[in-house]
Amino acid sequence: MIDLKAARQDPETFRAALARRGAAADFDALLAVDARWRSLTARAEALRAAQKSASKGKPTPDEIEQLRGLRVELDEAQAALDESTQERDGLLARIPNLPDRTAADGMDEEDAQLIRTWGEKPKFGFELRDTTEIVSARGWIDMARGARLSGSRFAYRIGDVAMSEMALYRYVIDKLTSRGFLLVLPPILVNERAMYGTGFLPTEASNLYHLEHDDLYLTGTSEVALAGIHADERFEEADLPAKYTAFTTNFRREAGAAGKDTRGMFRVHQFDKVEMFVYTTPELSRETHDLLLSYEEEIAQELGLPYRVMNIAVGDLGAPAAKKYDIEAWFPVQQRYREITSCSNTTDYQARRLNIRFRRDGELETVHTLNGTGATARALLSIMENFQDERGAVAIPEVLQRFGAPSTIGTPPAS
RNA sequence: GGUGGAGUCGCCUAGUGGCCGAGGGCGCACGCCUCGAAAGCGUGUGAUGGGGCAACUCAUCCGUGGGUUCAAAUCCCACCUCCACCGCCA
Repeated sequence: MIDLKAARQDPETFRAALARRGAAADFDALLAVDARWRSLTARAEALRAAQKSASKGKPTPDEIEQLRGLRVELDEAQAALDESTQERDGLLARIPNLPDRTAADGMDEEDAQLIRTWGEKPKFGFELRDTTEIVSARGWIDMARGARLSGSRFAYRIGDVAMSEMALYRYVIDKLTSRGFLLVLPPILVNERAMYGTGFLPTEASNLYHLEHDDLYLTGTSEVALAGIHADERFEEADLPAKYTAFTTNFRREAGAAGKDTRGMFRVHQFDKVEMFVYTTPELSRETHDLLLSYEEEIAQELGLPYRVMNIAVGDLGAPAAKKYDIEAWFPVQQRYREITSCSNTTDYQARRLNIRFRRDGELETVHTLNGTGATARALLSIMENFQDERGAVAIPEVLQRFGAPSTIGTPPAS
């Protein structure tokens, strides 16, 4: 959530920043509700102070009668305050993070700003195969069986494909742990507070799988668990930055994506991911964001994938993000760049909600948190599209072979 | 799934309805003492929110959420976590 105290002191700055992402009206409503909340707070606290001083020691029966009257008044004031608090917190939960001044202007995907491109798009003298058509006895992607088992948007990855995917994850985990990231295998079922704390609730509720029976949510990213791992905790300044990487299976309902990316496993309800997550001081969060981006680029480069880096428009950001970079790899079958990784600076938005702070010179300050994709199967999909030959075989990058991937996926169809 | 016990200010602990507006010890900080230190002695010691330029001040916080009462760490209910035992499963 935003820093309400700071927002009261400098409402113009906050309003202008939030207006960039279309949240000015909610912000105005928040300020109005907050003013009312403060006056109700003053009233309730004054009554409580009166009651407290009057009920010191053992009161006489007469005094008890008076105290009963005071109690009624206090209950009324408290009820009004509670209602106002709920209204304020509801608004506060909906208001997104202040965008970074360098985040791109605009309201949607098309407004993303191109930062740079890397690599050459390959040229082919034959008809390209879709990733689901790259098949051999030793491995393939199977959407039809996935649908029979679980419905649409569920994939089986089999044999060489599965092995290559695991190699990708292991390769990225190795790289990150050698750069000081601590590997975590976290829970993927979490409570409501963890979802609110990371900003997926209330705004992303329709994209979450919710187990009503147990009131738990399936996480769509291990960002939730890696942010929650330090909820209500205090870092010492010397402990920062604290860098984590996690590997989990992730679940997304993809509500609102009907008809989008229906072919293959580009957009599925269940997918695996290596995640990066960093806790840092406010001064270091911008450069840490660039650092996460550099790791993502390094991975794309070592895989040999042509890509471009996009600065996502403020209106297209998730609520907690102040700024986000996407790396989009070239997908020659689709003839376009598609997101394979993404990293966000959520500044103090999640840390404020999750109450994660650090001690510096005896004072407590809110930490900044950042997250980024290490790798998902989307990188493998780009590999399968870019590195196929006319026989339908895919050359797997050498770097993945070092982690157990075969040298090729797919074999020429028996002719 | 069942039964019993526990959860208090960084740590340990006192606390059975108003003197708890939470006591003591340890730790920590500062001071005294000392050539210096230890010991000893003294003072202080959290978080959140409201008000105030500020010194400061008011409110809240005894696992969490409700309830009873003029008044709750204390009584009642539910839940969470930990420990022990029983059952079931692996």
